[in-house]
Amino acid sequence: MIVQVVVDAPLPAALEYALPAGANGAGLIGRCCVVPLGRRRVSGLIVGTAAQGSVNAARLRGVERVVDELAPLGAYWLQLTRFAAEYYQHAWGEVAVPALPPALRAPPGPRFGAVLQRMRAATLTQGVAPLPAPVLNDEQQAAVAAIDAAEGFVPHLLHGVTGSGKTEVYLEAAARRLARDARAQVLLLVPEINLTPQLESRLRARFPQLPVAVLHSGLAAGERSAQWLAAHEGRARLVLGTRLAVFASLPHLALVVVDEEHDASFKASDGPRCSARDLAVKRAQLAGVPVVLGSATPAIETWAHAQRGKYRLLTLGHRAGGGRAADVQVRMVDTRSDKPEQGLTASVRSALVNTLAAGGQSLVFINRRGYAPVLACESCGWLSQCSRCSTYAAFHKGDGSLRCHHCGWRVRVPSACPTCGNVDLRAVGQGTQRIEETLGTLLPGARIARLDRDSTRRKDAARAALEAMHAGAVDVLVGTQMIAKGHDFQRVSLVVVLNADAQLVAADFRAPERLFATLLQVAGRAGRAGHASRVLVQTRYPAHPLLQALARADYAGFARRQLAERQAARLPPFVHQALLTAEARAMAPALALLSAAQEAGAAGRGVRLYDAVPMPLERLAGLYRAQLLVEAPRRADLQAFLSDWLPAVAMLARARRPQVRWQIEVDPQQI
DNA sequence: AGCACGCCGACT
DNA sequence: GTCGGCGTGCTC
Repeated sequence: MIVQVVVDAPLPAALEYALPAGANGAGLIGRCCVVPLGRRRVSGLIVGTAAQGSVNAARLRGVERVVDELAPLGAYWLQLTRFAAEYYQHAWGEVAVPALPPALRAPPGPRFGAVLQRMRAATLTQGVAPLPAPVLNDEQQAAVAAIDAAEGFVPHLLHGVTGSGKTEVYLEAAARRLARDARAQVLLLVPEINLTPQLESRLRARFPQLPVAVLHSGLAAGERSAQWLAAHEGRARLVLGTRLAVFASLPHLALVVVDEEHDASFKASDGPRCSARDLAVKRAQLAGVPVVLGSATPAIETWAHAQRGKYRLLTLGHRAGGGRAADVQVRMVDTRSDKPEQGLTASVRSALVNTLAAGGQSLVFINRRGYAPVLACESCGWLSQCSRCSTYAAFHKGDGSLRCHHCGWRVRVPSACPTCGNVDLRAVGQGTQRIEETLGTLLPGARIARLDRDSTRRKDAARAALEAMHAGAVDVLVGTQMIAKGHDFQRVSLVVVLNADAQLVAADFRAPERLFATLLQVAGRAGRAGHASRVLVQTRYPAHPLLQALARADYAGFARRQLAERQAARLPPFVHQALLTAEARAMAPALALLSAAQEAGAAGRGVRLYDAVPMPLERLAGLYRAQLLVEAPRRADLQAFLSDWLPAVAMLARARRPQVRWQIEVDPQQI
């Protein structure tokens, strides 16, 4: 008896091992096992069995242990990991084994059965008072009814404006699925850990009796394994997690939900570059269950699917519970005529002063932390370049440091120019710290708080700042994206956006949709409690179509325009892309590898290979980076090409001196 | 990916 | 004469 086993290594196929004589061959597929691999012992997953092996019997080694304390992974789970591996151009085992919980990724020891018992004893439910179920408005009810009526695999896009109550729709749709079948499980994916506790407590309050498992990278190994096990064994009825949870084992999956589906954090940035959102849809398809992608600003690709009828569009156009979007007035402040001083225009200054005088709260959004993005010597032109990256180190006034936000490099700010000795160094541009300082002068007596990655390094600092804001103990909150996500401030009557222009003119074709999503989210912080409020956007381009669409809160119009532009320029979703990247100690070898790869792939059918170029951030943490874009009008052509081409690229890279590391990214999000 | 083997330079 | 550099190749 032979078993086919995948392991976490870049091998082209499963390996074959012998089962001990007399071992039961039934029910082996999907079981975890421990196998010898070279000089190592590793965790593996049995993906097939055969009476006869295909390798030389002399080379065949035996399975050391079949982990029969644990039920096998299901057929859909195996199909999902196999699909992901093929799609993202990795070995099956490289996706499947790391998708297992920590307790299974390393070979389980002889006492594994006892370990599992301890995990099973961990309780999932918590005693929480149940919520009065919320009353849904007509749109919410229609959305729930549509999801509830779906038979088999039906993908939905739930397009809901900020505050329209998408979460209530998810929860009600989940409740209906769970009520139908006592074993049914629901998978709910969210972008980031920060959002999990909020949603988790809402969930537990809504369904106090429901066993909920939570999966994210912030959990300790033992806890994560226990949560995974509860899902695998069907004890957890609802699994709430970040992108890694898309690979949770869910034997009775009945519904998949992806909240904030446009969010970039669903795309893995290390290992196989999988999109958890796309895999969630695939997963629903394999399991034959409905899937709901929810967002106020869907990814353009998702919107295109909905427009073509591939996804069923459900719309929530009204704010649930009172606050009316019409009360929010969005206005552009033209920085060509109203010149900013210390980053703030006269219009913005007076709006802040007036809001404070009227007892309202203000939010000031600037997408740059630190005091200033760069420090400059005015006498010789020296700039605070990062020593390891092709970028500037930002000036942080608090601890007097220069810090690179890309690689973490950090030095004490020099007391004089390192080149010419001039002691008069100038902070150029605005960051959150500097805006905070300026506001302190502009609004004496105002209670000003700052929320960014620096101010929240201390544990719970973010929560404290947010609570202070909610309690009305803060008049002005300055911050980065962090202030935009998932917080309902009731008393905010002014939102100021300071530096949107940088992204407005960015080269990346996806920059507009990211900017639109961020700005709409930031703008949505205003006017929640129903009183009139304003959003002011400082810009040199007040007539820009993106900003005009923002002012009308017109996502559909924005998306229509984006799709037209992408069609004209032959960009996704009208073409499919993969990005080959290379990094080395110098730029030349990285470019040379990619040029050789380009030559090797020149005969590819149905694909187009662009020239190798340095990446937008061409040097990062001391390594030079280059990229080569591959495009194909048809997805199948791209897939076929990549599977032929990448082994050749691997050969080229191995022979290359000096060393060049390379990676492939299918459906790259940043080019 | 690991982890060996293997073949060339500076050391007890 | 060995220790160790990393180039090359394999893992059922």
